[in-house]
Amino acid sequence: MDTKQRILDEALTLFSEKGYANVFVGDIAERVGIKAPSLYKHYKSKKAIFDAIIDEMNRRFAEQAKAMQINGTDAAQDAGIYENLSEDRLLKLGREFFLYYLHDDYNRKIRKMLTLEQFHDKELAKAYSKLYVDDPLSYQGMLFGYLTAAGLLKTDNVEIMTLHFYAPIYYLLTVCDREPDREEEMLNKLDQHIMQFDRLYGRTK
Amino acid sequence: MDTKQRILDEALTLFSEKGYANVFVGDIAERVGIKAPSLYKHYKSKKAIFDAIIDEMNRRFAEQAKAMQINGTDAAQDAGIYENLSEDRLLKLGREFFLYYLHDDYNRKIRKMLTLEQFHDKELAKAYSKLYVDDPLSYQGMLFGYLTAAGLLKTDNVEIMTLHFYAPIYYLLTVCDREPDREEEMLNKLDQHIMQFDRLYGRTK
DNA sequence: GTCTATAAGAAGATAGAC
DNA sequence: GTCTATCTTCTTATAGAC
Repeated sequence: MDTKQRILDEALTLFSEKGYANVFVGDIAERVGIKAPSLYKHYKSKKAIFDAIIDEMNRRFAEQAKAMQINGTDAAQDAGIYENLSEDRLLKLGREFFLYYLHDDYNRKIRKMLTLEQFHDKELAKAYSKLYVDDPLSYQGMLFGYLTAAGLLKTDNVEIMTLHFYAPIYYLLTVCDREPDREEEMLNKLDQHIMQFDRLYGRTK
Repeated sequence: MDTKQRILDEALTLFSEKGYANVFVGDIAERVGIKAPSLYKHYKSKKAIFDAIIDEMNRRFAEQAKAMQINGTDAAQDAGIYENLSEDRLLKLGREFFLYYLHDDYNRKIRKMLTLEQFHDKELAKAYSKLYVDDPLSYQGMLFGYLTAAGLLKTDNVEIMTLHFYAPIYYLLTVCDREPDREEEMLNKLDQHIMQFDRLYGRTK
């Protein structure tokens, strides 16, 4: 595999665990299997590696956002979500979503890295808020808007209903990032959260 | 004011903004108005300063937790919360609580510092979870348990109701920590959250 | 307890051979 | 593109005078 990309991968792993300042160029090089000076043939500085990670992140997530906008409603329709939103189905969807974001290496590392660097500058703060606040609330809000219009959910404030769904999930996710041992405990809470959400906002019960 | 304490205060300020590794002993000293070597007469190392901050934090919050256990229900009773839980009152309480934790210097700095150091070791991870997950859910859960028993709230799962109340609030708080410019936007969402929560779980409407 | 001077070492980055 | 050797700067920490 391409060394230039491997450097980004190993750097992301280290940055997500220790934070930018606690990772040394030599650490990254060692993981890649080269010496530190060789790394400077690929990137002109440590900062340039970090910037490249952020660039790739923006590219990847922009692509994903585009795909979701295109497929969002269609996919939901294909999945029959507008006709069949049973509690069992909702639980399964919630768990799948949760476990994907929790365990997917790329998502987990980016999330942890941004957590550690979010106060470093405004760009990073904005990136964090976009990824974990504005975009998911906007996307979920759109989906819940359709579900409400279709009579499967009931509320006069879709935006807050979306917050009520998403904030606890994200909160439980951050506990797992911090203390992986508590994953089972949080999965249990996740199930209860979704069941309760369904009872509060679901119309077809 | 006592230099030893001033060192802790200035160090906390810097750690909460830049993270431990990005703060140099000289920075702390400069803020205190002394030179770096003088600082070593008060603390034997940079790490010792950090540890002292954590120790003080544990001491302070343990004290506070004790006071809340003693006063929790009594204070609620004195405030007439069991008889009069109007939406207006709930909104006011929510905002007060939110703005206190958002703007109180000590709480804000500790929260941001732990956010930046939470993955550094297990002790810090546990401290974070205790302060911002387990303790508040436990305390609020107790209060909501009483309110439910008193017939002011309705649910068959107090624990999840508490999560539904607290997680969105904490989530909005973290947005403000990251992007102070969005405080007004988040306060607006906070109000809507509390109103919706009241409509979902309140019994007396 | 504060200072100046300085040691000791770490970390980012470059030079130049291969 | 990778290496060894090295430079430079930064950072923690100590020594010792006042």
